Amino acid sequence: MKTETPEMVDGEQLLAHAADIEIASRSLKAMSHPLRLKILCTLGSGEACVQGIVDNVGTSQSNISQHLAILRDKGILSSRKDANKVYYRVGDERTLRLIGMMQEVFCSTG
Amino acid sequence: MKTETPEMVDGEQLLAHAADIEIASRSLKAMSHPLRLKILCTLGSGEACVQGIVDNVGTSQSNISQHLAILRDKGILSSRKDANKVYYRVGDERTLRLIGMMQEVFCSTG
DNA sequence: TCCTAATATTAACGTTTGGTAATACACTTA
DNA sequence: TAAGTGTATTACCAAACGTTAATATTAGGA
Repeated sequence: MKTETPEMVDGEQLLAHAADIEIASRSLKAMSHPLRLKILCTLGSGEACVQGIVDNVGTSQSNISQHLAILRDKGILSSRKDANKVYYRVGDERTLRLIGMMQEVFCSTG
Repeated sequence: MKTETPEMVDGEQLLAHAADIEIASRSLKAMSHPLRLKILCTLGSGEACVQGIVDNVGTSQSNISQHLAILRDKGILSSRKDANKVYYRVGDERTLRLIGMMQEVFCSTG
């Protein structure tokens, strides 16, 4: 009555390997918050300091800083410090490609 | 000392419009759960009945059904009923494109 | 050193999410 | 109609998430 043995199921499919699924969903989750997505779009392939991001995205400094931490901790953003400012950029190549793709898919101007 | 006037900021950027940001983040969120992503990858551009998805993805029928409902309610999946089975497919063109893109970006086999 | 700007961290709290288990509903066949 | 698949829904609970407000940290200039 069974259709397949569970261990044998995922032969060849999109994102077949469990590891790929995990990694992909982690990245998607990181991008799936409106503020974080806006941060990523603000950065694009360039960089910006925290205050610049705050001005652009429009919420409190504390809130932005926490979202930046999430993106940084997941390896999506990297940062450098110059004097007393911290500059963030999209340090993950895959995410950078995803952002471009998202634009193609979701922006009318695409 | 200000960097920009808040209202003038988001002139021309990636995903510039707030509406685009909202739509995109909603879709990303729907895809960002490992099981849901696996469901989407299982479907690919084809269709499958609930039991087939359960076998393929590997969790309880109840759990799958709930995730299917989430994807359906967000307009990502559509379904048709044949006899007492329900067949799901990716009914949203944008999501379909995203899945392909995800594969390119995250799959070693891409 | 004291003051200020820039950024990060923490605590507290309400909200949302996700899973399990049980049950309901729909359709088919005998 | 009774029994048996296939699918959806509900209730409950724990865990994760997100915001605010307050505070800490780090660096630069007077």
